[in-house]
Amino acid sequence: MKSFNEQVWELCRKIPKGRVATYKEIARTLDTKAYRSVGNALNKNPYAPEVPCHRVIKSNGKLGGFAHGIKKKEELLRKEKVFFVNGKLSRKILYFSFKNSSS
DNA sequence: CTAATGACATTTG
DNA sequence: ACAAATGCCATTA
Repeated sequence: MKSFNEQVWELCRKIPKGRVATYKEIARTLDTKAYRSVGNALNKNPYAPEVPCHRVIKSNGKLGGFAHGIKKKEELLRKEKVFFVNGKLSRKILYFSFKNSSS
């Protein structure tokens, strides 16, 4: 049984480029409501460049936070063709769904 | 085990 | 629509 954090990191790793997921969605995939802990896990994310934690944003469409600086997160997402307006996600961007990856 | 913290979410004002 | 307050869950001290 992996720790909650590891599960969060694995899910983030599944997020494709040009797509963004919400903390709530990740928590829901883990069958929990700990969106708080999800963000917490990403903050402690030891696999910073390995896991695209910058692709995880708030459910209300806002950026949320970032351990390396919220500004950096915005820049990274911009490179991924994910544009933000007034610190909010552009509506042209679709959220990513983890769905059932289990067999 | 108890208390405090946090990259959130939802409800009120 | 925005700002503040409250609730939530797991991690860490």
